[in-house]
Amino acid sequence: MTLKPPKPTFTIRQLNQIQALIITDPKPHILNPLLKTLIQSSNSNTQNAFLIYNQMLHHPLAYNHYTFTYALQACTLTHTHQKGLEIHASVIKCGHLHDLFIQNSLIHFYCVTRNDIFSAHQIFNSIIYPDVVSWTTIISGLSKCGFFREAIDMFAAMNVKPNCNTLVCVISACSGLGSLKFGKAIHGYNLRNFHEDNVILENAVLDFYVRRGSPESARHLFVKMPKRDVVSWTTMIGGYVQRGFCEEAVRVFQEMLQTKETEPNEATLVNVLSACSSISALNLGQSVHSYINSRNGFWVSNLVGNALINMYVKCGEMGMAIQVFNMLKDKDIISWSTVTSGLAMNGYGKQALQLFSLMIVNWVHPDDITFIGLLSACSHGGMVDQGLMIFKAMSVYKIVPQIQHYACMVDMYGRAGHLEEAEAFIREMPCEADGPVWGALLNACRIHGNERMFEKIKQKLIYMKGVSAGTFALMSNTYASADRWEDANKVRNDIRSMRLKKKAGCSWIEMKN
DNA sequence: ATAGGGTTAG
Repeated sequence: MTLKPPKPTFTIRQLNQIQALIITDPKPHILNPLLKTLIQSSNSNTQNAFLIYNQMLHHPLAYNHYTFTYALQACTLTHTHQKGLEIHASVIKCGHLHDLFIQNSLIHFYCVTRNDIFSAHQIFNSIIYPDVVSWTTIISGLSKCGFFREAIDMFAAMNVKPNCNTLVCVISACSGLGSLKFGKAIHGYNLRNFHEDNVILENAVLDFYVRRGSPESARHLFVKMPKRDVVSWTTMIGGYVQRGFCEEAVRVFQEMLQTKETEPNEATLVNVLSACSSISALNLGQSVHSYINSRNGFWVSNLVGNALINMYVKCGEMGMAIQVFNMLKDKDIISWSTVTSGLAMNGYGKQALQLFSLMIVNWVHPDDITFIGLLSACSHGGMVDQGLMIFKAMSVYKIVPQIQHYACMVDMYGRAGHLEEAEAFIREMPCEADGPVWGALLNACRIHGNERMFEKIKQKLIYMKGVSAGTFALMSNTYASADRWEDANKVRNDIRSMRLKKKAGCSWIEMKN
């Protein structure tokens, strides 16, 4: 990655000096900035920051209301939920809960560490005169938690003048909601009320148009932006990928390299690699890989490394995928799972299971998606016994099988020709079978020429509730069987986005209570 | 000396 500026480090001696100050010369206006520097220096200093904070709290002269905002910032930056709750309690105990800066810090803390919009909202409601930061923070929190509509409603309810930051949050809520009407209204508001260039706000607007508007409107905005930075370019590329304009995304990336306006960063590379994966463009993917290698001092993070692995997997180049995998210093669960399912997809079922053993030996804990890869390895490799064993092993890792796992099992039985077992498996499932599950069985009927069962299930599906989701999934499976991975992935993405929407809707009811 | 903002993998 691009070289980051060196962050200040603290020696043990300096830490001791701060600790001595707390006792000998407890002045908050000296100690607080030291605490701030410690927090903002690096994540590895967080424990030291909390140590200093604890000691300051034990000396009534050493801290004041500023101290809590710094401590809360440390929790937010490092996602330290428990410590934040403790700080919240201390704030109450010390009688500082009505400090607006602390309240705003708390709103942000609850949104970021646990997506706890409920607690955040409680704090917000306790503020008598919320300022523009309070409003912006709660709007941002709602939007980040998927309550796009509520974020926009909050914006409409504001009784103080919004600023650029507020607009950034609400326009990103419009992107999330997919409301062209609201988004354009916010864009118009922006043009009428803010005249100075703010590249962050421009990028948020750009993101809205590239994801929700026409590609031309996004392109138009992009071209006439007074200032473009790496995020502007990445937004274009990422947005085009999401919309399925993968060739266009790669073109923008090449344009970025040619114009040399800014250097791509990690996010840019992840997005362009994702474009290459979607269209199985091996040559383009390799050229991105070469570009990465050509950047001296570029440290290949897991994010980029995994994106590379995924690209090679989707292009069927398992050799290269494994080569990148071996290069990664700290392989994470995604690295392992990507290669595992890659092996499965490319017909190396046995090797996928071997890799799983290696993963366990390396103390990497499998998750639900790992098991989807493993089960599909068994189903494509005709390894029914192993598949059953893997399925049972899920409980060892405390993973409750989801509908996708059941679909894999049905697919496994079905492909192996055990149609009766597959049907029995569906009957004994603890949850209702959905489209992909029936689709797997239908597919099996087709492979093994069991027309009687095929017709029976087809009739059943027609009368099923939620046919649209089922039909989608069925299409996904049919595509997959015809080796049209591209279309299958696309349909699967549609399902994924449908599911996300549904989730947000459910939570909204919870919040009202 | 305190709070909020845009792009990131299976």
